[in-house]
Amino acid sequence: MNTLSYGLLSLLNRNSRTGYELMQHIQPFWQAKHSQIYPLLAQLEQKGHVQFVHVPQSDKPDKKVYSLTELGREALRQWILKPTDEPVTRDELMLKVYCIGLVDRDQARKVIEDREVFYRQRLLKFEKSYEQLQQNCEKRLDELGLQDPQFSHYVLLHKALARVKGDLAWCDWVKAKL
Amino acid sequence: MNTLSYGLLSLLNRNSRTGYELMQHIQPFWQAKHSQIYPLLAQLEQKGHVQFVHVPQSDKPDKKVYSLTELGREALRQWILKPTDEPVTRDELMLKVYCIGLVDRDQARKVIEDREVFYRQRLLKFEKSYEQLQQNCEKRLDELGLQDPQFSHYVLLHKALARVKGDLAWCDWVKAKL
DNA sequence: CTTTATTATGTCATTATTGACATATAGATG
DNA sequence: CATCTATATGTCAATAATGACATAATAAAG
Repeated sequence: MNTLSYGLLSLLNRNSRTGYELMQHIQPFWQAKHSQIYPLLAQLEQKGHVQFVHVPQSDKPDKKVYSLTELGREALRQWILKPTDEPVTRDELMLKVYCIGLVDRDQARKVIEDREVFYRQRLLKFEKSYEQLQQNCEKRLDELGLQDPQFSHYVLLHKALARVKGDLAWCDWVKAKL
Repeated sequence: MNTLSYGLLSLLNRNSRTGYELMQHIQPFWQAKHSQIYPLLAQLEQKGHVQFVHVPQSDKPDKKVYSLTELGREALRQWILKPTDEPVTRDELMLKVYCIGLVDRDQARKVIEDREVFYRQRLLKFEKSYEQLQQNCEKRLDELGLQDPQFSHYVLLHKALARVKGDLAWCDWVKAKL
């Protein structure tokens, strides 16, 4: 079973979700299209790691709400203890920087600024969900710790936020040099 | 032509290199195995974007040193001006965090610490090459700017270093909470 | 009134990427 | 003396991931 499949189980450990929701929530740490996720969910269902219930909706298309089974939870426990794969990053912008001297200053600056716009949108999105979460989680940390159902979400958002702030700082720094 | 192919051309714009060297130098921003890079270089050679010369070696296996052609350089100029793909990250550790509550504190801490070891090795590697580069580049920035052959390398290492420092800080922060 | 965006699911051909195999030399470790 | 690591190239089957297509309801924008 591949990493993304475990990732889907991992999200389902916190909440039951639809395939569509899983795709949205896994995004910051593992980008995948729905065309990859739906077949994997079908596989996981066949193996008995997840279950689903049809939820008819009148205003929107019907959905399938998936939840983790005990078998799936046991698979997760074993997965956590296995060695963790190294993180993969693939960033076209960085590859462009290697030859940025081929274009003039204004064009080079625009390449960086376009990415800055992207990072700023991400920052806004993360900041919104982070702030309430932070206050709640820090308060309850002493009592609940790892068992707090929001703890992992808080820890992950912290990472995503720090990452994107660092990326934006780099954009500023390099623009000043161009 | 795919992004990695342009990335290889981009590296070759700075220096002529072997496929093996390209694989090593592109690593921080685009992880790829030699089994992907060698076929792409063969394609690029057929299209006339790169050339190579055989360099016999007695102590090590013979190598092929690739260099960028004028056609390849022109392809790069057009590539830079096209919209840049969003960066892709795939991090198994983050997916594990979603269900870290399934194991006990010590096991959870070990998962983070293993990644910390990996980050620390990266930090050492980047720091070594960065420091001399920084002094040289900052001095020459006023005179040469983008045209400094080491400028892009400096800017990229700055990014890689900042990234890994942030990642290490997160490891510390989250370990204190576990 | 048409187009676009969001929610929601799915399939399938194509492309990208990996892992295993293969070969070869030198130096280090055990 | 055997094994491991690094350098250096290459092929190919298997897997992972994308992009295009398909369907369908609602709401908003032009």
